[in-house]
Amino acid sequence: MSRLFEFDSCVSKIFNQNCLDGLVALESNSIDLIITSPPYADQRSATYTAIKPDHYVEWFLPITSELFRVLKPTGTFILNIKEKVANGERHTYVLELILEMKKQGWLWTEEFMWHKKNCYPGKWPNRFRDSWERLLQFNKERKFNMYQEEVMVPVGDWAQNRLKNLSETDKIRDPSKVGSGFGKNISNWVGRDKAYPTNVLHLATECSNKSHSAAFPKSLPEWFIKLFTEKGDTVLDPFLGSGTTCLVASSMKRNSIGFELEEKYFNICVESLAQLNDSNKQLCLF
Amino acid sequence: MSRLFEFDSCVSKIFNQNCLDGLVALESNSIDLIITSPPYADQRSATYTAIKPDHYVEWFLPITSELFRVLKPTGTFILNIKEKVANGERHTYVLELILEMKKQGWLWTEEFMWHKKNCYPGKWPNRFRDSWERLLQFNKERKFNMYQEEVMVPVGDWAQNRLKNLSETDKIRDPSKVGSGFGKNISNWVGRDKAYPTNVLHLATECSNKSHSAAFPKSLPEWFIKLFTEKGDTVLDPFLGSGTTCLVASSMKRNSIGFELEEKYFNICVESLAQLNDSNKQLCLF
DNA sequence: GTTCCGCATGAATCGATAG
DNA sequence: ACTATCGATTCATGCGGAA
Repeated sequence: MSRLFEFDSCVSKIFNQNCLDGLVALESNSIDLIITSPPYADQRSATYTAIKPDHYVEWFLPITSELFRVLKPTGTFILNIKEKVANGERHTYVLELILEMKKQGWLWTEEFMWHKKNCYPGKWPNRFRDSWERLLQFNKERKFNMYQEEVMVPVGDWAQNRLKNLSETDKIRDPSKVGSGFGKNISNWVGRDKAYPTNVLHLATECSNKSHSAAFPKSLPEWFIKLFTEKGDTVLDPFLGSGTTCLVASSMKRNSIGFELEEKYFNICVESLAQLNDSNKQLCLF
Repeated sequence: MSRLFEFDSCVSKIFNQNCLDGLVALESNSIDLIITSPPYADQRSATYTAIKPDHYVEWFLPITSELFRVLKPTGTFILNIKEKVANGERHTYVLELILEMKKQGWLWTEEFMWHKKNCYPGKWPNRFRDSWERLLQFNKERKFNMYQEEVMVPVGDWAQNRLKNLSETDKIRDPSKVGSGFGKNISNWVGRDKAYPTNVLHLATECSNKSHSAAFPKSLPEWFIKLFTEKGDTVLDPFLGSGTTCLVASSMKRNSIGFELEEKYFNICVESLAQLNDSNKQLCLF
């Protein structure tokens, strides 16, 4: 079972299928960006078959191997994941996964941090609420496409506070006293209204009243799609869930491919993409 | 060469010595909190003998072994560390270190994230400014001392509006026993003004004039000393640097022990601790 | 149209109890 | 001893309907 949605200048193909089965049918070196949030170990057992932490790596590696094949040499793979606590400790399957993926040829280029402003509540005697997740960036080659200007942000509190009262030493070049090599000529930033972001994303999870809770908020795939693709490129999400990735990609005129095993979630994807098709003109203003 | 500083109700001992040599002289099970920021691989090569990333783990493991011995069973080890980017990739020595430390008997209890709020908005062709660091928590036993009430934070602004007018359902509602199990009993929140923090620390890096490059801001050891120790406990920093840990510990009436190999930095430690001794009364109001 | 305000929801974890 | 299930605990946000 699969569905094809044609929009003004892009298409979205979604498959109600195990992603491993579906991936083998994809052409090699055809994807510009893979972004996904796979089922975490032992989570979502109500809807998906729970994967035991001790078997997580061996379950996931065949999939990353196929993802490596289908990704373009200039493409990027963003993996949203966080290890669970087991027996009072953080489990090590994510660390092991990174080490094993490197053996497959992946470069572990970067680790972005997603700070979840509205994290899960709760209180325990030995730990606080977990308020961040990893966004691991992998690449096939050292040179990859990255459109940094597309995600510049308004200069925020940092600049406002820092630039308000410039000391005399700030206005002239200040050879870094700590020898970091990062020469800071603060006055260069006066008058600018845009700055490059950092590798920390501050986003809240969306808690809608609908039947499915999205793994990540729309702004998360949106940010990475802006950063790593151009219009007309192709985005892949092997664990589509409620379909956020394909929905956002279509809104941004990127082609997209998605796999979702559970029929219930697949149907939600179909609905939201169909709705986007209807209201194409409005949403493409995105 | 070593120095002993006696304060009103605590002492600080610092040694101008390789920490491995010094640690063997310490008593087993005598330390309540170890907090340190070791020399990063290949970093600070101007000041420390550079440790090559590929040899980082084998260099550090003998030290963590001694740290395991000297830590009390109820104690905690906080390790501030971040992997270096080498050849366009994040190096894996931190991941490997965690796995090897577990073999020594350490429990990897938690990974706090330090978000460095004021890092400069720079960039490289293929990455953004790195604005976070790992704060790895290790323990010897599943039960350890943790004084969570000491680090509570003000409740967010939402509470003022939310709790202003409680509806009847807010007061009466039974915690739901279905689904996630999270019943909300909003009336529990009336009158509360403090909440427990999360595992993300938003701290600015200190722009001090110190000539040492890897010093963390005072608020960082301060937070962990509050969280994991009581007055009269003993804090250890095997890589003292400019001495922040001992300085803060002394201000907070905790005993402290520190090692610093470089004479230049050791002298800075001596100076700042001597100054604290002079101005003891003011600073102990901390 | 906008703003305001009520409300459901969330990739959770621990400890005790039962099988 | 080892595993499975269950109750208790908790905070900040987006959404949607009302004003």
